[in-house]
Amino acid sequence: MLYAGFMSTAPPPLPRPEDAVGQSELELLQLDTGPVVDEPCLRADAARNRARLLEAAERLVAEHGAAGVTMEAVAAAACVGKGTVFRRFGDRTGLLAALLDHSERKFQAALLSGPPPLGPGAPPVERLRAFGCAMLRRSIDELDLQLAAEPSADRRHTFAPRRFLRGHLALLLRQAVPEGDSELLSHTLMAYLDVALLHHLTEQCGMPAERLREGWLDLVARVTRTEPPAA
Amino acid sequence: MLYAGFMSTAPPPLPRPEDAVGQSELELLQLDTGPVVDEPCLRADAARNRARLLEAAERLVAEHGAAGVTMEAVAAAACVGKGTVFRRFGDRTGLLAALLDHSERKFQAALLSGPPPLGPGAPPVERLRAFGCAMLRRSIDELDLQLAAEPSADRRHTFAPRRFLRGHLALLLRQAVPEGDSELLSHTLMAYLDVALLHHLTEQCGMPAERLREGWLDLVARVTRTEPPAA
DNA sequence: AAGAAAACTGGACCGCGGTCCGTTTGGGAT
DNA sequence: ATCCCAAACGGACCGCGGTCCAGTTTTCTT
Repeated sequence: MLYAGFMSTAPPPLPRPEDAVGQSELELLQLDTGPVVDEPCLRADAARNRARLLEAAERLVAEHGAAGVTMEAVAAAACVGKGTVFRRFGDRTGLLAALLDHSERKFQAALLSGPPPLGPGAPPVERLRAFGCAMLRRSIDELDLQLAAEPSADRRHTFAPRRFLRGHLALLLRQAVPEGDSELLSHTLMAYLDVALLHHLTEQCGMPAERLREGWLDLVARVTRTEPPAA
Repeated sequence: MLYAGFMSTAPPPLPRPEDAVGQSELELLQLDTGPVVDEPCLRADAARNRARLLEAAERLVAEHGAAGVTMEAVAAAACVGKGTVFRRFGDRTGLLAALLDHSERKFQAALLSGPPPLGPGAPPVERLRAFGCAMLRRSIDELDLQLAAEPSADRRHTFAPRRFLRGHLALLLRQAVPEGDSELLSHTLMAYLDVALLHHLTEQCGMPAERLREGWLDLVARVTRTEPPAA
């Protein structure tokens, strides 16, 4: 089984929404190549409708914000039946995730094969620092969409992109903190970068991004028991 | 204004759901006395209905789990109109929170005036350790209810009980880590105790509670830059 | 005791996420 | 060109959370 499914029940004739930004199970090996690559020959009409839907969704986001993206509205705007939207994207968060797919893919690529310190080549602690700063930047950029794309509480942690990022953190932590429980620590670090938390701190508390950045560097220093970089 | 409201719009004649497990704004001063104390004279029929509703909800939880607690079902089981449920509890999470209110209140009392190390009297680092262990125990006990009672992503961090607990952590951290950003660090520590995360780790990953406990002790040690207690 | 204001009630109503299933269509096989 | 069926379609349908408001009940005032 190549994909981790997003849906609770996946009846055979519904092979699974292809575009649910699935990740290969290889993600833990850092060989994840992303979802679309293996999207195996979508039927012509299906591909057409998929494009229509994404375009319509994008327009709706631009016009009414992420909250305005109702499944019905997207379907109507794309001149497509509601069932089609669900068949293609599984559920609302799947659709939103597909909208964020491009950015996600770029980010993953930067981690796996981009220039250091984000990509390989730099010492792990430095990569940890860079990771957080990049995540902060990206999340704050796309706050509303990211927030709306957050899956329900019980699926949040099995959500493929998140699993990938957390796995990456765990990898770096294994190198930087060999004596620690890198699984648990990776969850802790991920939580600092949680979209809902960022939203709360920036929008509701008015906290400046710079403070969040410093907080991250400090947290990494404490967790790895190193000294923070010179300010 | 004594209470932090839970609802987006609170028309004057709807004074606000009293039982939304509201917390006084004094919470940051550690003087929070909880919601029911000041519940100012509920009308006789309203009190009767409130009791009926809570009892019905409790029964439904016992019978069908937290997922079975639909607002309509509770209303029907209590022989009460749907509108009444919403007037009283604001929304679904308000109702669930009311169910957890007793436990919550007990926990807060233990923090404010219970015996050390959970209550005052022990050194801050020890209190931090005890706090996490107690939270872990409680959250794992009531996992399904706590999970269902989790508010939507954009309200999670303004949710009163959580604010109180986080404030408490921040207080301890200010003492234990005077040079750090105790606000941000408190968010980090709270995140480790997040119900959804705990659910994922215990139920979905099968992680034993003991490991979570050790993870907490280790995290506290790193964050406070102290040595973990002897195992 | 009576009347008026305030608080409460309940169920009709709405919108949205998600499912179902009868119908249509694309595209490989013959 | 024809046939065939898996794949895709689409919209009726469902359940639930949440709102609204006309009508009822309680409590306060005099």
